[in-house]
Amino acid sequence: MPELPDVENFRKTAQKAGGKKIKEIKNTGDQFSDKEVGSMNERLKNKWLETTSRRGKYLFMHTDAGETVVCHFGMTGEMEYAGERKELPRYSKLQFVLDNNHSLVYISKRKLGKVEIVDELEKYIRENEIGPDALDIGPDDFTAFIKGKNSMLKSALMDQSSISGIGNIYSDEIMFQAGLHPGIKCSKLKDKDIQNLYDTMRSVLETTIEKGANPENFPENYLIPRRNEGESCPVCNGEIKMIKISGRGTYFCPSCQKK
DNA sequence: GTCTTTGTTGGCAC
DNA sequence: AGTGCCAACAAAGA
Repeated sequence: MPELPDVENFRKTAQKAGGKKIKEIKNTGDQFSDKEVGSMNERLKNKWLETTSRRGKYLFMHTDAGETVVCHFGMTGEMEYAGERKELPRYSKLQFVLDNNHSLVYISKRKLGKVEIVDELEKYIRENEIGPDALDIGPDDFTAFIKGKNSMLKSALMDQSSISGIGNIYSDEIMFQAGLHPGIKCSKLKDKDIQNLYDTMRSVLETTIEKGANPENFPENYLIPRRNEGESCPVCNGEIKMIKISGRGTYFCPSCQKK
């Protein structure tokens, strides 16, 4: 689930804790050792959470003392804001208890995500090769990036070090809306295709963020709610096909998306 | 049992 | 050296 629009949603959730003090971090699952959570507490206890930001699929929570809590959600992570409840959601791994006794809960079903505390965020971004956010990159940089790729279009869109935030699901939607075949070589795209792709990328991301990253609320002509083999294309009613591209299931409409 | 899954990484091939 | 591609990771659901 967590690609750019989902993480943007989590960021808004985390922002509810803005202006609150961290009372304590509780180890509520089996992902982190007590030692790890202990050192998180050493760093963060009694610090104030101020702003939040996001780059690609990474969520950053900034404290008043200049630390950044970096959250990545892997394939199945979530962030939830909980009131004074007794019961934690299933698979919750960390609970940031705030001074109003509400809490921010980091949830991860498959333990593939990470939470760490970082002093120099710029350095962290460099070391982890988190490319410019897909909503921040300008049209000229985007064009240069696509032209510089020898891979298939789908792999390029998912290359987090060049442009961050787009994963398997949303790349399918962007290519569907742009009418481009996922397996086309980037080098074969014309300037006008690339401009169209850029505009489409922005519009898909902005639209899905606005819809709370919930496929049920996506526009009629979106692929994501029908992203299964054999379903019918929301535009031409043709059959949706699945192919593998760099090992990932890729869904597309062969008649709307031609090479 | 088997197979698939939204992300990232390490290693292999070119 | 740089790129591109895929298996592996963990765990659950179909």
